[in-house]
Amino acid sequence: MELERKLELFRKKAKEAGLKVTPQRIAIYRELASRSDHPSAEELFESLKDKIEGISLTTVYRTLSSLEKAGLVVRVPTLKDKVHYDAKLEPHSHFVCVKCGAIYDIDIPLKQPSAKLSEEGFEVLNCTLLCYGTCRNCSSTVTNGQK
Amino acid sequence: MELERKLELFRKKAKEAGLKVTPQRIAIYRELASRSDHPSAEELFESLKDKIEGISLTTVYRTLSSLEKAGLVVRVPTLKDKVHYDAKLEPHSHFVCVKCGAIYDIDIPLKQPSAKLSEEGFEVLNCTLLCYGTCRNCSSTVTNGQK
DNA sequence: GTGGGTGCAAAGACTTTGCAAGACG
DNA sequence: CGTCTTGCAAAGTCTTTGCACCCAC
Repeated sequence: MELERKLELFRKKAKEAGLKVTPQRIAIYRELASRSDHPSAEELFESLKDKIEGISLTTVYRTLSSLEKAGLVVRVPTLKDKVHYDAKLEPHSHFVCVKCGAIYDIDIPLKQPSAKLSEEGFEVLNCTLLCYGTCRNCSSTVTNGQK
Repeated sequence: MELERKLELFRKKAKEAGLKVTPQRIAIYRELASRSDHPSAEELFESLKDKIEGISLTTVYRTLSSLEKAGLVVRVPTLKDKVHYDAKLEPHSHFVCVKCGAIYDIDIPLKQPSAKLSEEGFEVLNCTLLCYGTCRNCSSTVTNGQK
């Protein structure tokens, strides 16, 4: 889905959720939706502070929190102590590079293992696969001794 | 594998990694290995501070970090901004309760999707499935209006 | 013995909150 | 216009680090 269409939906769903559509929120969502590297609040802020005059880290944190509550963005599971976000809402899986930390989307259909879990009293809402390893970039530079 | 056997292996592997086997490290590893709820450093410290005289939160953090480097424990992927650990090294998957935050081990064999990723230059080391939903306890209390 | 480990306190990193001023609907 | 949002600063969490003392090897 192209970016402009995503932004249309964003405006619509945000209003439905009772959120005001401010320039800051548009900028934050646009940045998140146009990237596929699942940035943290800090990383989003770093990209935006030069483009958008007078945006603050606090607003990025608060916006991400609001959008998450409204179901417009989701958190990405990680091993680190920072929260990362994704504007892609369709169920999908991730490949995490153990060298550079980059997170890539992967599209692998999952046979949802709901049946077995349901028997045991667990209600499954969503499943995602996490794969760890070295990514394209890092694999190719291994022989150079780079880190 | 029973706990005492795990502790044997722990002593052996710790020494091989050049780590001294101190009472604190044994206590921390024993606590982690005997639980299946994937505690954070803080949670481990809370359990240990009454049992082990004079253990500090700093030591828990440092020990988990050392054991992770030595490959004796692993981090668990989560959505939160706290790091959780697991002494179970065999590949396995997790069910995360969105209500109470508990993490359960689940044993679902994964067809490793290495082939497709390898073609694209990714080297897969490990894969784990993450399922979200409501757990046994939380599902059963829903009708009571409890949170 | 000695090099690594420990505990305390302080610093650092990440995130949230209070408040006054400002903007969206 | 009223309410929600913003930015700043301060506070709150979670985690790491510096340093002196101590212990496993």
